[in-house]
Amino acid sequence: MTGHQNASIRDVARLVGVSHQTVSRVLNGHPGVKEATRQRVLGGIRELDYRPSQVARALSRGRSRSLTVITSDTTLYGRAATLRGIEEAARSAGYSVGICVLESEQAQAIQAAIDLSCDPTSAGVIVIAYDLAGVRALRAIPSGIQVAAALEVTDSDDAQRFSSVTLDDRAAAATATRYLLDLGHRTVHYVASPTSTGVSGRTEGWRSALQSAGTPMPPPVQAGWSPESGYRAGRALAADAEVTAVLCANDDLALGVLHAMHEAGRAVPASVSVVGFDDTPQSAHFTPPLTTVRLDFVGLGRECFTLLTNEGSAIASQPELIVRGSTGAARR
Amino acid sequence: MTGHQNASIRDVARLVGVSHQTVSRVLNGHPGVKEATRQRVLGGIRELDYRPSQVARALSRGRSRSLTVITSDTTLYGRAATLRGIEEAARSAGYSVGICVLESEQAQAIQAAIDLSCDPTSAGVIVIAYDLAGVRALRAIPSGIQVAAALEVTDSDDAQRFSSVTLDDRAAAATATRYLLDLGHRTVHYVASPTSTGVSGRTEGWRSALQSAGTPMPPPVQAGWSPESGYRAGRALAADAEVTAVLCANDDLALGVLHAMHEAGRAVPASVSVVGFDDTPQSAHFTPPLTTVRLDFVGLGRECFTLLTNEGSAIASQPELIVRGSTGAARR
DNA sequence: CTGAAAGCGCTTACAG
DNA sequence: CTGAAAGCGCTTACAG
Repeated sequence: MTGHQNASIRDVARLVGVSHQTVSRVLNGHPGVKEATRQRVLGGIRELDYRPSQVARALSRGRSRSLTVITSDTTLYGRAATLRGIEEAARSAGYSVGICVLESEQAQAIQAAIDLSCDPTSAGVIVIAYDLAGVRALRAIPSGIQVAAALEVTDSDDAQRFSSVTLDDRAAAATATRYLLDLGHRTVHYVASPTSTGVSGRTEGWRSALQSAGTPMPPPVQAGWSPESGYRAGRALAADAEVTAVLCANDDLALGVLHAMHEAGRAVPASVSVVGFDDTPQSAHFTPPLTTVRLDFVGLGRECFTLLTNEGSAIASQPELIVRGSTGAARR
Repeated sequence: MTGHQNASIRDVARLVGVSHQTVSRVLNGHPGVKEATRQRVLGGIRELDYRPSQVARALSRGRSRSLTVITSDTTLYGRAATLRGIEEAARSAGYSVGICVLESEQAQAIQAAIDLSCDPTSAGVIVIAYDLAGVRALRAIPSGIQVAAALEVTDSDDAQRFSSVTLDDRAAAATATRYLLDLGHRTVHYVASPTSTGVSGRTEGWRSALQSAGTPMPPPVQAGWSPESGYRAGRALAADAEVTAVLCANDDLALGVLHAMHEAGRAVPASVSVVGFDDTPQSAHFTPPLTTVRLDFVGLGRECFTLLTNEGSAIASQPELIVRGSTGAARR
């Protein structure tokens, strides 16, 4: 049959000669429907190409199987990978996922995102709060809405107030820093990305490793998220002959630093060692291949879903230092 | 007020002493509500922290302001950027966007995605069909569902059957190829990504430029989408001393090729020239910075939204060759 | 095992 | 300018 409008549950009921609630029952796999009538109903569904209205279902049940994730720029690797984990877990549990991106950290943009995302019948919202915009959105979620968050750092107030997960990158940053120190570098410079709440596990880890090694602590170089911004930071670092080891808050930043070093004639790793964070699919193919910290964003995303819905289960794996060609012994 | 469940339109009506339809009217900005009562209603909404149920609204209107985009792996730049364009356009028009990713190109995965995405009351679906999975999903959309697609190539059957947009990268590939030829290269090798339907604008453009130059046409090297797969292709190419110019179907592939060339001691561009496609934010910071074709995926995404809803307007800008350091004159 | 009733929270004509 | 009625397409008790 073709040419008809969207069929409803009543249409198939009429066609098959049962009541619409019987159709509802077979749709929902309720027990206690005679096999014969079940088959007839299934036939009617197929014949009319019936598809249930999720909207009607959600309204009558009072809760829908759909959630929305609030995040900024999904073009950045960490967010994209987290989103991917959420989506995978959601899809396999039969949830649909909405996405709403935060264009800026201004109150107005935050509010607009909230209004678009926080439907009272939604299964909830997951906010990826790796940056200030995300944290502000998280704090602005109206009460009564289920919420789970992926946070940058584990010991913030937000971690107390909301159900949340975080990648423990503090230890990983400390490990990476110590690794560099053990290679004979006098100290390690740090290129930081913007922080969500003033504290960052990566920065803390770097700082504490330096501290416990009794090593001079250079001021972190504040950067953004992009290769471009890493490049700018890298130019400053390249000009300083004292700099022999650089830890970067993500691989994109590291790429920019690599570029700047190369341009300035500072060989990597012969003259400077560079370490990143994330282990993007690209990083193994940088020149030279990047030593970096692998972060399980996909696992983290899955965890978020579990946290929100209590369905499925997942634990993100621990951060891990991946040693490649961009790090080496300090020159004598 | 706090502690209450989600307030409904009737709750605020009761509180303010009007009928629920009056509340509905102010919610929807209908004219013909006395300013005084409008203010009272607004007050009630604020007091109860009322948020409208989109689900109820969609059910009664018969159509919701939400669409879903079907795509594979959003971790790849082209898809992520297209999604971003769609989301931006949608958000500013007050639509919410769902996302459903295609895990594989098998019928079962396609069907699952369709079932999750094609709600009869949805505003429609946008499918990003740059690959086979996408094209199959597009073709499987049930009739009666509004659909728009981002396609790989403009002259396919799908382009006839569905409202769709495409980036005209054929001309750009031809331009890039000619550019390389003009630099004195005897021919240009091509590293291809998987094609959605057997034809690809990029491949065609490359081929036609070679043809009209009367130049020998090497077989394209079939690769995937990832840097890793570009690296494998690059190793083969690097081993062939005849190869002096390589065009790659995307920047990730080009990164892998750069890596392989570097490893094999083939200097870029002194010994081989390499060109990519996409102009990702990373490509300007490769070693050397990559000559590539800039593709306006974000604009394309916006166009998709316009096509689907007839709201907003957008035209993607033309592909453009961006010349950077990875290309140079052929050796003599 | 199956049907008649009521309701989910809105919107859309229709009256007044 | 505002209210009473009906309906969107489902599900959830409640009868039988």
